[in-house]
Amino acid sequence: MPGPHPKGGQPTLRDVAERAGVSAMTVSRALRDDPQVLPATRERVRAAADALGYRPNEVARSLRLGRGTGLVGLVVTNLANPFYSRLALGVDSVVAGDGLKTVIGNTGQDQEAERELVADLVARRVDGIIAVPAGADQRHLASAVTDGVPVVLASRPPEGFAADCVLVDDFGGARDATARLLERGHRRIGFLGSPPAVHTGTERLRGFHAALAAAGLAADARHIRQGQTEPDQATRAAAELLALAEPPTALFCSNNRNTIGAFRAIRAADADVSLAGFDDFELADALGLALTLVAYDSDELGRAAGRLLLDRLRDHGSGAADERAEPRPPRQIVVPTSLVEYGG
Amino acid sequence: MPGPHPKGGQPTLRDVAERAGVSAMTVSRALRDDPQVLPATRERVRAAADALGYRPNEVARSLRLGRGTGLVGLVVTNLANPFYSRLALGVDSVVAGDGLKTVIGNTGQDQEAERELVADLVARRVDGIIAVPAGADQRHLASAVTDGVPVVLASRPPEGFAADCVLVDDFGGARDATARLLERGHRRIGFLGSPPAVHTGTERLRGFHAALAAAGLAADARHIRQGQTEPDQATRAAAELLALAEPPTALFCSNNRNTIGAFRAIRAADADVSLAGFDDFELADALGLALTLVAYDSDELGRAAGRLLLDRLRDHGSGAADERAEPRPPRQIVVPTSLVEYGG
DNA sequence: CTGTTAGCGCCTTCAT
DNA sequence: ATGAAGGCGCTAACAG
Repeated sequence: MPGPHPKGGQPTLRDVAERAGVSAMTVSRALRDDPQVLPATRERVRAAADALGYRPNEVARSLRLGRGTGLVGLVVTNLANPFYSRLALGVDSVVAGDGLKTVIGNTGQDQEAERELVADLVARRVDGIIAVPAGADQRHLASAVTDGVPVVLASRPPEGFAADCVLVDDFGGARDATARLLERGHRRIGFLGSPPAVHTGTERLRGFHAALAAAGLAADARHIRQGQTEPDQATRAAAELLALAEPPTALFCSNNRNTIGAFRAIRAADADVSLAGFDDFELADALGLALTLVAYDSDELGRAAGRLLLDRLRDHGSGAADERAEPRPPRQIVVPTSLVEYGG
Repeated sequence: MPGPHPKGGQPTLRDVAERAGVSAMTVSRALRDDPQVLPATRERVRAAADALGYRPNEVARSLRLGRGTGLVGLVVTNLANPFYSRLALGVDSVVAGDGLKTVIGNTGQDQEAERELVADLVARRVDGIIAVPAGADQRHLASAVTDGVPVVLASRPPEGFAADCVLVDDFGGARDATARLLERGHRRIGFLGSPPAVHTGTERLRGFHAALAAAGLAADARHIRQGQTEPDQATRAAAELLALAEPPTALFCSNNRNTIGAFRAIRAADADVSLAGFDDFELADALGLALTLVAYDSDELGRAAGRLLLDRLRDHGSGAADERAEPRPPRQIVVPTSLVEYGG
């Protein structure tokens, strides 16, 4: 048990130095295994540090070294959504390998909150930011880049500035799932999706349309409902579609929230309607309903984003701070999707 | 668009001061709305700061002020578990109100990783730590407290040191759910739970035993399986119980991972076995199986933990750093549970 | 009202 | 192999 320290705070380099009978500098060197320190001295210093329970103050370290805090900012809209918590886990698992910690900021879809959050992360000197921006306006992210903080986007491409990003094959996945419904003979297919402002939502809608077009069909505008972000909204929207005079015989949902909502509507109406959706989710196999889902590795999305960021950070570190080396061009990684069939 | 800054880094107080034709001190004051600054000066400073895109360096600020970084460390074992992501959200929603950010550390059940993480958070001078420790050894948390970093435990009580904590009524919830099964006439009830080292697991097992004892029954040791942390492990364990010569007619599971695993086993065996479990979860109502769940507000768990921490931080702030005021005694909050029945 | 001095804890540079 | 000086960016405390 380390004894109490002078001022009630944590012990500093100087406290250790005093106890070991050396200068602060020697302690600093010894603790970082500087080979120039005499082994005997190093041991004495180590002993003193242990006795005091000394840990270098990372805040002071960051300030002195001038190179960030070893923190990665992660900006998401809703951590309660498994998609985002998976993403967070993926990011953390990769960056932790380089001794970085993840600071999670939850914005709750609020644009202004997101702006504030990003500014704050920059002010806190995070080493980099991984973001899933809520809206179309990404100027706050652009200015983070200008300020020298690398940004990686996940699941949405950068708008109006250059940045690495990791995307899901939204278009292809939606197209394939829709095509699967068409193969089964469906001709009136409804669409339930997130608000049009969300990139993934519009891409998935495009994929939906593309599949119909490829089959020589056009979507019926009355069968398209966008704007649902929570299952109960989706349930209502789906119920409305099912109540139409000519209801769709199948539904495609652009994310797990909508799929779950639609499932409940179908179950409640006891309707004979096929269901497909983007995003796999736990217990999808146990619903007693045939279900076609677009699956992808959401951990991998986070891991890939983490790797892109780490690469950028390495560039930052090695290359001179000046404009000596060309910045490497932005990279874009697309995570593939696959169709999964769950039995009914 | 802010112009580029002298050294390629972000602009500092001095850059702003130069541009505004005042001293660094005046900038510092003006930007913090110190009333002593002449309005005209303040405006000039603000304009200069805006032009440069200046943001105070929070790292330097923290070092100078000596009072933490405005970060709260959150230590959990598995963010992918909805329970923990909810908790995280609850914590964040509360501490964000005080301008604090949440740093999430995921330990993946690894004790050593947890030790390292906590030490690192302390070294980073987080203002406080909220933890769901993985194991029984909590000395690393105790020493964080010794180092002056308040710790709040969530879902497990402190062992061997004093700290605030928020608990779920593990004992009562498990007892009530088990009692419900007994009311329905079950006499051979199996138990599936997490490893015995986990506090919640043992408390819930105690509740299970208590309900049996209250009915004048004793548990059959062969019907108790602890150690499953993931659904597929639980599925295997449940399948083994169902295959016994005298299988249980009902199962009680100590968390959502085990409940989901048991559900699959029951479904696969098409067995006539009643199921109850701790933790509510999405789609529990859609499984086509009667299900009794112990529900509680996991967001609230996080919010309560956040509030306890904020209270401590306020004490820290107001009270002198010395031993002038008695530290307030540790508080313990118990979040109530309720039984939810899902239809079959 | 504004400026100067000093130092938070650490590490780079230059002595010794 | 070790120590002394200086400063990262900011702000309390004390001038003026």
